[in-house]
Amino acid sequence: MAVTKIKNMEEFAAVSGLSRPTVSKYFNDPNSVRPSTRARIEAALEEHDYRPNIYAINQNRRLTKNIGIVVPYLADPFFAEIGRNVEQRCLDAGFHPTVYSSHGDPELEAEILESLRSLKPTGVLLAPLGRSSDRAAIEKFCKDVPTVLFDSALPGLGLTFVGSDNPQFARMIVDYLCRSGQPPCFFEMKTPANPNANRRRQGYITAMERLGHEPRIVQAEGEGWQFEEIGRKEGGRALSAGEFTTNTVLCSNDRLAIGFLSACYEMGLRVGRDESAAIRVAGQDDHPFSRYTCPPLTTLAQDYDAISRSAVENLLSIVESGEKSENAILFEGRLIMRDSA
Amino acid sequence: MAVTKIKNMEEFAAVSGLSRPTVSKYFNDPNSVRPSTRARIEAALEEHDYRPNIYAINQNRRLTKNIGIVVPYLADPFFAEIGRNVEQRCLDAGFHPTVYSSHGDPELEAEILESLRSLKPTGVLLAPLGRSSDRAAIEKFCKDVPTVLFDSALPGLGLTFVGSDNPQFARMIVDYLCRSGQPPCFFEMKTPANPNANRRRQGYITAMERLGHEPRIVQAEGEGWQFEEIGRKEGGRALSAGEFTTNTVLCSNDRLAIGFLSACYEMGLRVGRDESAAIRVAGQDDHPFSRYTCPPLTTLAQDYDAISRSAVENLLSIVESGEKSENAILFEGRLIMRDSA
DNA sequence: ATTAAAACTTATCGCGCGTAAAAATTTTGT
DNA sequence: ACAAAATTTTTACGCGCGATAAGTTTTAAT
Repeated sequence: MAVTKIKNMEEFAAVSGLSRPTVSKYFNDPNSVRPSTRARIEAALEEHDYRPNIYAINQNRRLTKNIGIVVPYLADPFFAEIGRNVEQRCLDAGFHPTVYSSHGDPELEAEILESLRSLKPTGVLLAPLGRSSDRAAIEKFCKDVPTVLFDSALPGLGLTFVGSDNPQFARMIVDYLCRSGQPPCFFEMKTPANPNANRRRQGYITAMERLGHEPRIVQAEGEGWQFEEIGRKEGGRALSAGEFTTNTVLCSNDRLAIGFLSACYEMGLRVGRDESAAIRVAGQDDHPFSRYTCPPLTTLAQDYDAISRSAVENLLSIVESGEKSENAILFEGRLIMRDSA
Repeated sequence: MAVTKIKNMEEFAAVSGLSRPTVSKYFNDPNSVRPSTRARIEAALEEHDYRPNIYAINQNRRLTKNIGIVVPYLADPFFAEIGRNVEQRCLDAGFHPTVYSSHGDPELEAEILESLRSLKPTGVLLAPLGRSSDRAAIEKFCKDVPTVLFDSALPGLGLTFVGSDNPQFARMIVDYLCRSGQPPCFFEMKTPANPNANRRRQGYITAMERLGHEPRIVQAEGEGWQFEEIGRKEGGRALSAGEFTTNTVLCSNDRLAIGFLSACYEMGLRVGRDESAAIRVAGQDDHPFSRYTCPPLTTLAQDYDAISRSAVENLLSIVESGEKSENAILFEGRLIMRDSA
């Protein structure tokens, strides 16, 4: 700790016995200066805890080191987790990530992009709301700022997308369910929040037909991101109405499944894969809480790690090369067998 | 949309037929200019979508309009929810909030505060990690930046704290559990992540003694923020070892309870408050997922809304007046009766 | 030791805006 | 209509740092 407070880079350069441009170079890239001077700066840094003013920095740099990360709903542990993962990778790559949540609101999503613009980010990792997104606003933004989409694709905007191979998800878990018991009915939202749901439904239908079974789809009314509540309410209704024609239910995602399990409990239906159980329930995503449902949820795990790694790598590559193109990078899911199915 | 792109405030002032300082005044406070000129500016704003450069603004302003919000663990829906709530209130008050997560890591918490310093925030709302927090780092930061603590207190730093009246929580739910069945055992972590746990334990003991019951505390080994896993693993161990002396378990928080419910399920124990159930389980917090456990979790709800409102109000008041003092503002909990107890 | 390359210094400009003081203009009250 | 008050314009400076160019020193290579 120094007695004199360092106000700016000029003063800091003075106490470290160097010129300001050299110190400036160091902060932009520590390896761009001679090792001996780097050591001198870092020694001075220990003594005087100085940090360049981030506003002054970003005002002048052609390219900031900022990266914006936008997810549709941070209160969902799935997005909290993947957001954290992506954030960490950006930090490791020497960037300054900031995480934003659209809170399920298309207007807020557009507003975040607008205010992101003034941050002059090097790049943006965007998990769009999906169906309800303001495509025009997103398109306009992406023309100016290198952007990689993840989790949910927006075809036709010429953007790189990184996510899960949803049809493969459905194939895999339908195969498993048919192999181990009755073929599954599919439980989903009537107006799903994002397009992945459509691919999962289609994957389910294809997989069922390939195995010679009649697809059976049950749809839940309801809008928004309160998936558990929708799953509980509509699941209960569909159960009462006898809409499920087999004893096995594949939910479009884990949060819906969690709500559906709640509905089963309320109706006194024992869930599981053993003889005494009345119904089998499976989900998709491997939500952080799926391990702790009663019974623990059988599901198809998204490859969080691969998706976040690939999303960041692709963004940095686009930033460096300046070449963007519409291509989708998809990762397979992994079957997590627990007790619910 | 204009044909000419506005680059800076100078140009924008030109197209709106005003001088730059007047426009500058407008952006600092739209009411500081005459209504007629305000209208002119806002008309021009419609045409030319210009935004002041955020870096240039903050470089010169004595006080930014930034507010930092730091929570210990954003992947926990509880903190995601309260973070969102606080964020919205700051926005409504005309500030620019940014949410950060310490990810359960004291070093990261200190690092966030350090980097927050360079954002020159008007104020900071901090939910500290608690026990493991680097008190020295926090104290140093709070001397320079107006800060209000929430969720978890750090006594002795002269800061305003807004949170729950934890002893009251325990009293209330112990009363209910004793009234409706056997007195509860208390299940908690041996080395809890934050000091609220200690107050809840103490509240439990006091409440039990007041009713003439022998307190019974069962502690779970384990560190970190994987509460569900700790609750499941250690809960199962304690159940097997017969450490619970009554048929009722009050968990220190809902996440622990969710894990404990999972342990009960694994052991084939039916949880609930009716005759056929083997055990009753209750939590504290009213975690967003507690509604959807099987059975739904009886718990004591934190007053999210009151806490976040009060936290923001107090911060803004401190910012304006410049007077800070060590005082605690506590809110009572509300009993949420569901089926688990 | 000689020389070229690499690293550093000095000097200067500009980024976009806040801020302040003085002068010019408009609005308000009577 | 006229003075006082409120607002706006003009002018000017500074914030902290990036960027660049020209000159000087250090390092590495032959």
